Amino acid sequence: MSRRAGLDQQTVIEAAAELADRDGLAALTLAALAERLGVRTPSLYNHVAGLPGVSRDLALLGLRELSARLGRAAIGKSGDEAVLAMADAYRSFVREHPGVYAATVRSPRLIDPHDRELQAAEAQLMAIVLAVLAAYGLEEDEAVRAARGLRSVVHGFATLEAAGGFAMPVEIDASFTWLTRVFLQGLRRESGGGSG
Amino acid sequence: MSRRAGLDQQTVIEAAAELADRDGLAALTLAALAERLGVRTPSLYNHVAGLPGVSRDLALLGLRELSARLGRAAIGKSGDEAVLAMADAYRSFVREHPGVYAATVRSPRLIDPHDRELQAAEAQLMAIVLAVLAAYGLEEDEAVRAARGLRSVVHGFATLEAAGGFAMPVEIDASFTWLTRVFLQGLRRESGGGSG
DNA sequence: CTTGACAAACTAATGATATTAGTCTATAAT
DNA sequence: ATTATAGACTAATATCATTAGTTTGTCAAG
Repeated sequence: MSRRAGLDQQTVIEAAAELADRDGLAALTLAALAERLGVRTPSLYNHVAGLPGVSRDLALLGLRELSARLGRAAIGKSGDEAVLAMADAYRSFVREHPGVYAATVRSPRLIDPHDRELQAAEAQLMAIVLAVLAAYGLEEDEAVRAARGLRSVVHGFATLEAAGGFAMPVEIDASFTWLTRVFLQGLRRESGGGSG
Repeated sequence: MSRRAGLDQQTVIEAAAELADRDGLAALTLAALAERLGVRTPSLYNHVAGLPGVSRDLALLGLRELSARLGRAAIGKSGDEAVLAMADAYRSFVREHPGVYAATVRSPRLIDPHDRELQAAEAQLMAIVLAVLAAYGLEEDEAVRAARGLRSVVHGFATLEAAGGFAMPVEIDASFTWLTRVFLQGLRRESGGGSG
């Protein structure tokens, strides 16, 4: 199955994920990755398409893992409970895998908007969120708006947190829960009868 | 004041800002910057502390400009009107200056947590937001929570938008206004009598 | 068991980049 | 005019990504 030193794409990407999470995505280099894996830099090209390829593969890994976690978090729950659980799971993922998460947000779509696998992974993520929001009986446009809003809230909080943006160390968890609840209140109001 | 080819720190940073906004912060190199300014790369070291220095200076520039815009947007307004105007101004800044904004969020604080000027600029920004939120009569902890929440909402939406995260091109402006209003509703509810 | 094909490692080479050290010179102050 | 210096320069080094071409395990067929 594997020859020589037994290196394949998955092994390479997993090592890249660890480095990116530990040192930051910007600090991820093929040189560091190769050293970590005990090979010379050019050998990596047998498994990944250079540094951009690693970035793309990390994005795909991250989107899939995120989908899996959100799906798991929402199982057996509905309504506010499901949304809160998803929000927590999303934030946890960003905290545990800041480098991989950064790759999912970064430009790979802008570089190649026609990447099928990436598109599919994003659609999958969106589908999970919309499925949970379905409980609120929103119309289609409202649901899209709500999904964007929820993602903005959670993404915004988690990335500011990861960047060290909340200087005061007090009650960060409570701030997050509060914000998510505020969002849910607005959602309930909307489903009752939209206002502007 | 300026000798030779008339290059000073401000000129260098302004050129860096243009490049970062046009091509992305990640694509900003000293080589490109030097070419743009008509000098050799090492000459830049007379004005900035290498690439990390440029990044830091961009962050400072961005924080100050953001403060100025938010302050201007809120002048003569109060309550919801002021918050909505600030949110719009924040989002506009991210759209117009994605590279500079990215620098303000990025890790420079993590690299040097004791940078006085950066700290001061961040405090200034926070002060403006808290001043606008003062109209809601929140307690101190509530106000901090609200400021974090507002920033998360606006930052999250704006950065996802900048990253091309909203695939469907429909009514992005409306989505943003809706989300901001949802936040404000939650805020009003809180000031009436906190819930969890 | 031998052998041939191939995947996966390697070396070598190139070009871009950041950074430091040291030089040269136009300009500003004396 | 003279001189000190800021601000430009050249030269040199180190790191990195990437490509081209070579070598060598390993697997499978004979």
